[in-house]
Parts: sequence; C-alpha cells; structure tokens
Amino acid sequence: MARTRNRKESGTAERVLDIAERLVQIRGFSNFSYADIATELGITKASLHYHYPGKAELGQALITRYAERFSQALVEIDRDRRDARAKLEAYADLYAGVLRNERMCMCGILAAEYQTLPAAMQSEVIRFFDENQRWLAAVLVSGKSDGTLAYTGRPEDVAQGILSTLEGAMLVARPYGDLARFDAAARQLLNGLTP
Amino acid sequence: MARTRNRKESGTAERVLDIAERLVQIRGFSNFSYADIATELGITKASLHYHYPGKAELGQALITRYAERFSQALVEIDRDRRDARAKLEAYADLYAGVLRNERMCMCGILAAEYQTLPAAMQSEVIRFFDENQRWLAAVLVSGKSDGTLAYTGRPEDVAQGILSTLEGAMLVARPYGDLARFDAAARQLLNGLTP
DNA sequence: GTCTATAGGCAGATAGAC
DNA sequence: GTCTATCTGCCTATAGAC
Repeated sequence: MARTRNRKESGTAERVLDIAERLVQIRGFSNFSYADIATELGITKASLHYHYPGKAELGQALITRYAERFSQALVEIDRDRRDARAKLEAYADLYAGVLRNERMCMCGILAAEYQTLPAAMQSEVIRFFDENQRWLAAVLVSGKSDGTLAYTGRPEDVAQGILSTLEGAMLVARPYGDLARFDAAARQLLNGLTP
Repeated sequence: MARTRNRKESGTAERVLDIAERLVQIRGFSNFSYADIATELGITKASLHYHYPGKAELGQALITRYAERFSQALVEIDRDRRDARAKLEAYADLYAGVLRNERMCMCGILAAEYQTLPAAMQSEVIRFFDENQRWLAAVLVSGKSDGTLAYTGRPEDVAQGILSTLEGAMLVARPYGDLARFDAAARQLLNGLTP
C-alpha cells in the first residue's frame, strides 16, 4: 500500500491513453498513429495492440476517460462554487486550461472529423456534448433563481449556445496561439448573461 | 462566345477543386485522397498531379478560391443590405447555407487540423479569419452609428467573438445533423447585439 | 492532358516466440 | 506483456508513353 496505486491500474494502458490523448487533442484522431505512441512510450506497435486491439477501441477508451474526468470536474465545480455565475466562470476556465496546454477540447476536435470516426466514437462524442449541455442548462436555471444570470429563451437552447461558443473560441484561438483571444470571447459570453 | 466560359477556365482543374472542396469540408483535409477525387472525376490519380503537383498545392488552391468566394459574398452583402444588423444576419445565413449542405466551414475544419497542415495552408487559414474579422468589425462600427447594433468593448474583440461563435455553432451542430441547433445559436448571438 | 506502371513509405493489424 | 517479423492496403508521388 506504499505506492499511489488505485485498484485496477495497469500502468501501461493508462500511459498509452495519456500519450494518445495529448496527440488527438493536438493533431486529431486520424493524424496520429500507433507508431507515434509506441515511439514515445518506448515499446513496439505490436505491444499496443495487446492493450487496445484496434484504433477504434483506443478511440473509445480515450473519449470515455475524457468524459469521465470532465464529469468529475463538473461535480467539483458544483461542490466548490456557490452561485451559478461563478460556476459558469469555472466552466469557461476548464476550457481555458485545455487551450493553455495548446490543446483543443477532445470532443471539439473529434466533432470536426466526425464523419470519418467509427460509429462507437460518434455516439460518445454526442453523449459528451449532451451531458455538458444538461449541466449547463441546470446552471442556467439556478442562475435565474439566485439572480446571478439572466437570459431569454429555453435554458437548453442557451446551454447549446454556450457550449458552441466556447468550442468555437478554442477552435479559432488555437491557430493564433493566443489565449487572450479565447478569454475575450469567454468574457463576451458571460457579459451577455449578466443581469 | 456562346458558352458561359470566362477567360482562363481550364475545366478539369476547377472540377477537381469542386470535388476536393466538398470532401475537405465534410471529412477534413487529411481524410480524403487523390484516389477519392480521381474516382469521382473519372480520371486517374496520376492525372491529378498534372493540375496540382502535390496535395499541399491543391490545399492552397482550395483555400484561396474559398476565401475569394467568401470575399465576394461579403461585397454582395455590403451592396444589398442597408443596415448593419441586416448585414450581420446575412453573414450568419452564409454559414447556415454551408451547414445546410452538411458541410463545415472550410477554414473551421482546417483550424481543427491546423497543426498538421503545410505552412502555406496555415497562413491562408489565418488570413481568412483575419479578413472576416475585419469585415465584421466594420459592420459593428457602422451598426453603432446607424443604431441597429449595440455592444460594449472593442469592435475587433466582438468581431472575434462573433466569428468564433458561428464557427463553434457549425462545429457542434453538424454531428447532430441539426440545422435548428445552429439557428438557435445564431439567434442568441444576434439577440446579444440588439440595442 | 491523360494514361499505365511503379516506386517508396507508412498505416493498422496479426502470428507466434519469449 | 513485450518482442520480431511480416502482411496487406492505401497513401503521395514520379517516369515516361500516347
């Protein structure tokens, strides 16, 4: 029990995900290869197939883990932030943190190559967006109650708009390598929701 | 002079661009091949290299033509629409039209795979965004004059936000195959700019 | 301009030894 | 779990005939 080792943590399989996650967020799913991961990890391509039989399975595992972490982050925001506006700001900060690592949101970049993804990955991308929008809609509703947020229309629609805006802001800011560009868009978004 | 044929229109080269344009806007630049174009056009891969020596050159030609057409569309908007708000609505309609064809904005999808693009293509993507933002900023300024638009902050920053929002709305709406999703985001954006 | 033929490389994937 | 060796297929690209 000396090591920081949770139950069911194989080591290599997780490190594969770590490397692949970074690669997909920077280059996209179809623009990295087993060879890239193998080289970086110091094992052979063949060994990777032991952990993930094919690239489609690796892709699924990537989204699943990413979505779980994101979910956890949302739980933590709900726990740590009092009012709805602070939650929304923390949510935008999640995105800013990704961009700060010169990455794109995984599901945002996967949305761009959606038509070429395996069906299982497509479903998971949609599921990710849906879950985010549910959370955002709930925040919007509570924001109307506690008076920290204002908007017109259905909260579900506004939630979609928020998600789209943040994804778009990352998409466009990254080629410029300009975090301020994202921040400006995020501030503008929050301004539009200020009572 | 009987035919609709402008000077300097080789035919095949343009048809190659037409096919490649559709493919890149649906699949992305790295997810289509010379073979795809050749099959659809009914000629061989080798023949394509006569028109575009390499994929990098084809990619440059794609963006250049796309940006020129977009520029023309902006000129037409300036010509046909009186007030700034109507111009902005027409601008959003441009995007909706692309999405209606189940496509993504070419430079939006290229932004997603930016890190893997040839340098010449990267510059052209940035140039496209810059030009759009210049046009949007001018519309915003005139909108404050004619009283049809309201916003706070620098028009350049708001212009960035508008571009980002529309690109993001396309990016997220397309996997859902839901045009209404885009429209909701666009309306929300315009609402936020209403005096 | 378009063709056939082919090169050379890299992709994802598998068999089987250790 | 990781290895070597190998396969098949697709990719971009070129040479040279027509």
